This record gives sequence, C-alpha cells and structure tokens, in this order.
Amino acid sequence: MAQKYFEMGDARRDGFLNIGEAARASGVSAKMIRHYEDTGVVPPPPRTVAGYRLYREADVHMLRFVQRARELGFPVKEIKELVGLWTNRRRSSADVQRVAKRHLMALERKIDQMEAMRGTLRHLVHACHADERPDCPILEELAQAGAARAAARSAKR
Amino acid sequence: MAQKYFEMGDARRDGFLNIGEAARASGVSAKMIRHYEDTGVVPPPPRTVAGYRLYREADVHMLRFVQRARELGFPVKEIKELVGLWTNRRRSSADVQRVAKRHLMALERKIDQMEAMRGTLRHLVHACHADERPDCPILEELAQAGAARAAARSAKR
DNA sequence: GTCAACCTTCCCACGATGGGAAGGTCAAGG
DNA sequence: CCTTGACCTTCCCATCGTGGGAAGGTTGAC
Repeated sequence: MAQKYFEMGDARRDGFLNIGEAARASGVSAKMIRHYEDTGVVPPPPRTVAGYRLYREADVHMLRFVQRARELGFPVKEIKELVGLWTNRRRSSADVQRVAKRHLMALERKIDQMEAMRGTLRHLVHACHADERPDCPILEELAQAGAARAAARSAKR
Repeated sequence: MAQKYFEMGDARRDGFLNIGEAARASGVSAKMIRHYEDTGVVPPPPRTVAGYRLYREADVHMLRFVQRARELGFPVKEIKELVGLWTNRRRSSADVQRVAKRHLMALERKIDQMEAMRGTLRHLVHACHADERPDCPILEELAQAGAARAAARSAKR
C-alpha cells in the first residue's frame, strides 16, 4: 500500500513535485502533462487531499521520454505504444523497431511531398521578376495548373 | 443587374453547375467549397430559389486555383492573399513573389526539422538489432535523451 | 407519384497545443 | 492569524484543414 500524502508539504519532503515543477523538469507543459494523463499516455499520478498532482523523479523521466519522442515527430498514438514497450520488461526490440520504422516511413513520405512543393516553389519564385508589373508566372502557374496537371497525368498513362 | 435564376433547370441551361458538379470539375470537395466560402477565400455564389449554389466556369477556375495553391502547401490565409492578388489587375508581381517566398521559407524550415528527425530515426532504426531481446537503442535514446541533449547543447556553447 | 441522388444547414471529430475563466490552495511576510 | 501573489484544479474555446453524419428540402428520371 502506497503512503498517502495529505498535504503538499509532506509530499514535497518526500521528494514529490507538483505539476509546475514536473513541467519545468521534463520540458512538457503542465497543460500537456494533464492532456497526456487524460489520453492515457502516462498514468494518473497520486494527489494531495487538495487535489494537486504529485510527481516523482520516475514520472518526470517518463515525461521526458514522451517529450523526446514528440521531438522525433512520433504521433501521440505511437508514443503510447513506445511507453508501453519501454515499461514492459518482456518487450522485444523488434517490436520497438517496427514502431520506429513505421514512423520513419511516414516521415519520409511527408518529406518527399514537401520537397516536391519546395522544388516547384523555388522554380516559380525564381521565375518571377518581382517588380511593379502585374504579370507573374506564379499566378499563371496556379491558374493554369489544372490543365497542366491533367496533361501530366495523361502523359503518364 | 444580374439575371436571377429561380430554378435549377433555368440555371443549368445557362451553363451553371451545382456544388457537386463544381466539386468534380475543380477537384475541391463540396464540403471544402462551402468552407472556403464561409471563410472568405471565394465569394458567395448566387443561389436558386431553393437555395442551391450556382457556379460558372470562372468560379470553377478560381476553385482550381485554390486547390493548386493547397497542393503547393500554401496555408489558407495566404491563399486568400493570392486569390486577392490574382483578381486584382493592379497587383505587382513583387507582392505575389513576397507571399510565395514567405511560404517557401516556412516550408524549408519544416523540411529541415523533419530531415533532422529522419536522420536521428534512421540512425536509431539501424542501430536496433530487432530481435526478441528487450534491450534496444531506440528506447535507450528516448530515455536518456534529456541528458544527451543537454550535453550536446553545452558542447555547442 | 415515387425514389434515389442530390442539396441545405448544423454539429462533431481528428491531432497537438494553447488561452483563459472561475474557483480553491500554498507559502511567505507582516 | 491574515493577506497576497503564485500556483493549482476543472471546464470550455480556439487553432488548421478536412471529413462524417443527421435532419430536412429539391431535383430529375422513370
């Protein structure tokens, strides 16, 4: 049975942090810590009688884990999986790799799309003479693109 | 004064399309056409007495313009600007280029971030032996990253 | 006249994050 | 002991772009 903490002072003496302190220590905002709790990414922590959430170092560690996964672009759904694997001693590294690979592939797809956009945009920005006259290849491309793309599509078929 | 169309049949005979037809012709979903209207990206079209929206070829053209700008990743706010410039005969191409450059730079920032993620992820996925054992460099990196990043940061300073 | 396929508006959802209001608590100093 | 400012609680709303679906009216072909 876990010790019950009735007041903030008692808990603090035993090394607990409130949500603001946990936020500063983990790099996750208090708002997001509550959100991760609501959505089951991290377990609900104990509370003082006044309802204040209490976090230990291990909890802060888990929050940092979540934060780092966010920084690598993992969606929260996958972070939930990763936290589950992390806290499961019987995990296999193959399972972890599968999650990471899935995200890596999604990331690569997005990068490819954005690079295609970047290529077109660079070309258009470069082609625009950028003076006070109204004619502009950027607008022309946007206006005619329907036809251009339809042509491109039929060419590929 | 524009001719008033009271029924779908009359309008259709004059070359008008309803929203579903305009959607198919422009590549923008009916849902999004209404949304663009609500948010002022495109002007509200005339209606039949029954309330059906009526679109001409020129409107479909504008919707295709919007769609093409979306495909280049422009946020709707900037598309509003682009549509404004497109329909303004006294625009300067410099103004258009400025909008495009702004988006291009935002895109490049995002690509850089995602490429950094991709680099780390590739490295980690590669380092994971992916078998039935629980030890895994991916989880280790996520768990220790706070320290690692702090070290990296102080090394740079 | 019936019926399927369409239209209308309205509300809700996603994903991740933040803002802010209303009300209670904590800690420091008087 | 009391005040005060900083902090906590929950709850609702906003973002951005997109889609789902309900309830109800219209159209057009048979």
